Amino acid sequence: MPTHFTGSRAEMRTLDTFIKLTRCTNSLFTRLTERNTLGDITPSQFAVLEAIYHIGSMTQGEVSSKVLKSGSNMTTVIDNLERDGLVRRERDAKDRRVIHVHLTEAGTSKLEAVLPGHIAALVEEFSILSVSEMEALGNICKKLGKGRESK
Amino acid sequence: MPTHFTGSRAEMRTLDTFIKLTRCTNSLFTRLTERNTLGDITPSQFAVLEAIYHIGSMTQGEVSSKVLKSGSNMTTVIDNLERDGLVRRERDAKDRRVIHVHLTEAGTSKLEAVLPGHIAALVEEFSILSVSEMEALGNICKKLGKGRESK
DNA sequence: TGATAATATTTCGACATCAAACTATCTGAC
DNA sequence: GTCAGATAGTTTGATGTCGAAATATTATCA
Repeated sequence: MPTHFTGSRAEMRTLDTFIKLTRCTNSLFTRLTERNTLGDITPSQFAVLEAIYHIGSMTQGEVSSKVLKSGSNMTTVIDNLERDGLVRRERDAKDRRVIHVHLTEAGTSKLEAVLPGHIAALVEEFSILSVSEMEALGNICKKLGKGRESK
Repeated sequence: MPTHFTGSRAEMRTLDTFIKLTRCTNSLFTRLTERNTLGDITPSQFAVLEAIYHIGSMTQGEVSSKVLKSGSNMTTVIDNLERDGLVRRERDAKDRRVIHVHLTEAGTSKLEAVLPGHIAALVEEFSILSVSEMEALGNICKKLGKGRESK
């Protein structure tokens, strides 16, 4: 199933693992998308709403780093959310460079309408794994995600 | 580190695992991008070149499904690759709906120039895991990627 | 104070991505 | 043979994504 690459044993092992990891997340996200649990908001929009919902109002820059997206990108995503009335921008009174992003009523209810189904879909997708497999996956991902130099 | 969500134990465990998986692949891909091992081609372009390089000339639709991207997307990616002379389109003589995509000389050398560094970067990133961890990760991902209904 | 550095966001250009509508071509049933 | 439906790609429109350069504002410090 992997590639037709021929290399050292370590290279083969790494490529094989990498491809399985990539395919796994790809098809997992595809299946989640197909379930359409998010309704008419996009995954990015969901991520932003969800972050603000759980953490509270944040600076636009804080939202970017929470959601692991670039700042320039966050501008457009929040533009669209604001256009749809789901969030509200507010200039900081003291430091007028920063913008605070708040959920509106509509944003809160939109998220609350969507969140349970999303979580249920996740639980269902992951139910193919045993508890110990989930723990192992979590631990290995944590290690791999952290990387070498992040001491 | 996960979210502030409060739910059943199964929900918490699932969310925690999901977030670790997502963060892991996110930061892994970010680090790979920062290494800039692909030079001036994009990840999508690399994926297409790599697929054709290893599997051989393919129909545009076959490339789409290999790379797990939509057909409409593949049109533009291959447009850009063709513009840069890395790939060549060729109508099928018998079935004129079909387009075969071939690597050009330039495409082959571009890929061969870039592939070793890419693999080396992968090996380095994954070297933080032990062999048995890589195997466990691969197996769990295979299971999770396959999903419930794909018997 | 006033020049310079730092920070937060926006703008711009290029690419990616998908769904839906469309074109061209082929196949099969009649 | 012809026409309906299937199939391969393309186009279009909306969103997302990044990096680099621009803008606006605030902080620093000589």
